Amino acid sequence: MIEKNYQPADIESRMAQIWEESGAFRAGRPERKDAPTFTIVIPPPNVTGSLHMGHALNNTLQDILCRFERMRGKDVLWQPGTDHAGIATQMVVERQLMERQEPGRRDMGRAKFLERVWRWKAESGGTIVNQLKRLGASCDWSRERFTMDEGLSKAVIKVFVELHRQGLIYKDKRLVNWDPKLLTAISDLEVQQVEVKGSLWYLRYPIEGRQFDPADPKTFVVVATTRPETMLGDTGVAVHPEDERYTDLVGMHVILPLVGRRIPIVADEYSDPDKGSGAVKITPAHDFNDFDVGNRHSLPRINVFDKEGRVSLIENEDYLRGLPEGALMLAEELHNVDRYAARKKIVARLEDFGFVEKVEPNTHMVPHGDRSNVVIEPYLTDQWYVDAKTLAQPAIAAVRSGATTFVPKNWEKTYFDWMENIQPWCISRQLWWGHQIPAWYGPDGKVFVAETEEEAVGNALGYYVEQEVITPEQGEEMARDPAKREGFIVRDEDVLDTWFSSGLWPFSTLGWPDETPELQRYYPTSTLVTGFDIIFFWVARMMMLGIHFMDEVPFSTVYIHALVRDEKGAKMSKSKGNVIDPLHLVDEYGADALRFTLAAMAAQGRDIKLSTQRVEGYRNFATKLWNACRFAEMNGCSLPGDFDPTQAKQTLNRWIAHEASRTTREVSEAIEAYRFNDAAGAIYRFVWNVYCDWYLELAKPVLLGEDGPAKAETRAMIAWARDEILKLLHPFMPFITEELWAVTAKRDTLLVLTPWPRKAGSLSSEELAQVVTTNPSDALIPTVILELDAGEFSDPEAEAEIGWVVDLVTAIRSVRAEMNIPPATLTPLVLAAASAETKARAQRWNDVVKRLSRLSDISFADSAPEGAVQVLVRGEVAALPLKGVIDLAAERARLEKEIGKADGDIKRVDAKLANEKFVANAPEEIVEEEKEKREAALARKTKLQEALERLKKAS
RNA sequence: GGGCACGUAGCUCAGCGGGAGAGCACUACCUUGACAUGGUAGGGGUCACAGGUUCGAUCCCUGUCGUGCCCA
Repeated sequence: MIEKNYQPADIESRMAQIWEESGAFRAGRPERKDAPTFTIVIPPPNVTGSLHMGHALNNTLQDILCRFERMRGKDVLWQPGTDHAGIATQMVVERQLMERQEPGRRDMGRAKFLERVWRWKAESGGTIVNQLKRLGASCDWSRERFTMDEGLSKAVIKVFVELHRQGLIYKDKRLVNWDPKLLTAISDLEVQQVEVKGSLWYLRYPIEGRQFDPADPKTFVVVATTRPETMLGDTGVAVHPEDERYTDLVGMHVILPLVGRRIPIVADEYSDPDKGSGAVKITPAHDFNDFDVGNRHSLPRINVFDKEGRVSLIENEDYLRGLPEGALMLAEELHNVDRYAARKKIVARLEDFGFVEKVEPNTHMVPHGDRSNVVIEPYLTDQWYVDAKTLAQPAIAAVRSGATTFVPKNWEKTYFDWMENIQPWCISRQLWWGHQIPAWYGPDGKVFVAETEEEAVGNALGYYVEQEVITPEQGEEMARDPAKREGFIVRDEDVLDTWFSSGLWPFSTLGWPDETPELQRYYPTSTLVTGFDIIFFWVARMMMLGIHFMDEVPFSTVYIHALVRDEKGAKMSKSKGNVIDPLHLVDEYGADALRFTLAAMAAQGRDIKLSTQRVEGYRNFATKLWNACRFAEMNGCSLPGDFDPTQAKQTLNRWIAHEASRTTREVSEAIEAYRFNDAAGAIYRFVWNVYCDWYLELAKPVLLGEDGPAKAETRAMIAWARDEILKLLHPFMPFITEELWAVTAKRDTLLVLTPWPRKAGSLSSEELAQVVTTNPSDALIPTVILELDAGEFSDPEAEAEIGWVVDLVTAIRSVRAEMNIPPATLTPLVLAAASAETKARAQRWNDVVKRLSRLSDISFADSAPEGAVQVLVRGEVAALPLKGVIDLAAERARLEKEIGKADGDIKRVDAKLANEKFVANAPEEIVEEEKEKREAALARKTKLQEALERLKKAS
């Protein structure tokens, strides 16, 4: 017996275990070895992470696709795993060390620290995986991977070495985004532009050879800057070549205030005559644009900061070169001063000497590190780069040709825009946690890139012997004895950007570089499901690296879903405190309710504003389903093995088969098209508004009546439709459906492996029975089910008849409510001038209509009795003789209003039909439709007027 | 500054060439034998604004205003 109340928590913990033990989520189940594959690689969450709403949405959608395709008989691989998340994880462990007042990372050294991170990973890394399981994610957990696993690391090394060999990875000294807090370079994508209110300083740079006089503009050039402290590293002033104000000055020099350096005035189109003064100071070592200008005019680059963003001038040869002696005083004063403190000091000094013309408030974009949240410093260092431009070309072509498509399509534009303007990808990070770069340096700094240290040593020794740096004998000795070569070559300390390894995810998880059967079978994957925020970070890189190393796109479809926001539409963030924890919702309403909410709200192209009320509503939906199944059980509904819904005799039963079939089609087509909200809406409507509201209600009299073929058939059909519901709903609400599947009948298989509803009637009853009873764990699921489209059973006659019943009941209820007839009052119903068909129907549905409309009796007459309330049902009059009970004036008003409505309709249509152009131009069927509308409205009006006449007689 | 969305019921959102729908909220009634996490009925919208295309525009086009996001 099904319990009265549905308790998600009980079911969910139990069910997760049952699925796990059954191996239902395993890819490559033997009975599906000939089935088509369906593969999704999970966007690997950070090991440090815990489940947030974005994960919940992302994984719910993936799970819907996987469960759907699994039920359709495919060999599904949902590849799970986690990402080592370089900076994030290192920060977490460092913070932990600090909290526990243990020695910091640098104190304990690299090896010890890494050991600590691994230990931390072993203890806490499983959190998010467990949370995904609670959500019901049907990943093949036996195949879980981690980006720093041995196999995946091997792939990373191999990719690095090969790209290097191909010249697509190189080391370069150029400006990078330097994070002065985390002390590492980061990629462009990890930089967030933040609007900051600052100032624009107008500085006077004295022209060489003219006596500086603050009052005489001829003696200086004014440059505008938002970063006055970088003036220490200025090596030029740029003006626009067509800016006539400055034409005479080009080629001359200015003397850098305070510093005394002599720097040229150059003409360059970079400077914007309309901005500031039109002249701009050039600091090639601390600004990306200035770097380019410097290159064009061969200006020196002077780095004036250290790694932590402090001014560094003492022993700074680049800075001191060619400076007059007095300059050192300034250097001493500013040395080791933080860049912002230095700004104040410098501005104060400049003011003292009249070098500041004015200061304007200025709002501008300032780059910040997305992890550290400090201002990023463009910084001149050696880093490793990927030639993204070259790799991007085939990745662009693949989307252009349709080998990979984006859903919704408009994201392709975003992808193209970025890919076509892609910059070299800085992949080295000055961190410890990550894949250490497989590059070794010889004594003279020469780089040896190799897959292993042995190989690098071999190459290096060979090279240095050849260069006669060491003798062949020394070389051999060093090759033999590691102690002898200690320190001769040293490995690059840096690690790779996390996204470098996640970019390989679609094939590294399948065993690449080994030619594994999995790689053969599951690559390329089917669909990638992800948020738009990582199109650049991840999707683009997978496309580039996947195509380069596998010669095939990594996935054929990229489904981009929305962002989950709070109910006011704000982005959820810890600092705003508006984060809704999905696990709290799971605790309170159940995983199924949360999943269904997310699916129902996942309309393409719009963000999700999540409200708990909505979740509560879908929890209620689960309860509704639960009770419908309970009702079926209480009425002894079960499905005989040979039951064929298309052969049902009862109109009501044929009707629900018809509706179920339509719903199957709607749900299937919607999921196929990634219209999750439509799919959820279709099944929701079917369960609640069709199955519960009408089918079960209409079936009650039969169930309460005497045993017989009709009752037997109805019981079977209730069970059949219930099973169809459980199947259709399973991808959305896996827990409750699996539970109900188990408790409503004796089953041979779990719902998770049960075939998706097929076209009703397409299999013989023997075949149907066989499919139903086949145990997928040890037998073949007939491949035929893959060929079948979802339901095409249709019965318009049944639809018309049940439609009439529904309309009649609704009309009576409505008028009763309007006339304030208490529910306890049973009234008679008279069908006036009913057609033979109506009479027959009324007799067939006598019990039901009486019950649902609270009638005492149904009879027929040529015309409605005097003083009766009259309503139109499908063109015929249904009358409730309520003389004395009803308010005649109110009823008269009601009828007049109805007549007015009908009149309005007629007028509207008449106007249309009178328009010659409409009749001439509109499609024939539309004109026909309009004519029919007019007929119907006219008939309605006539009947209503008759009704009104009769009412008047009574009063 | 460039790009992409979005302005539809009180709220959250579907719809998209032929006089507009859902959920929640609201109002009234109902402890009717699955379900009060329920049932029945009801109110509520010049589909942001202005032009244009069309026989016909909430839907297509242009512009305006407003909101959000991405990139400089």
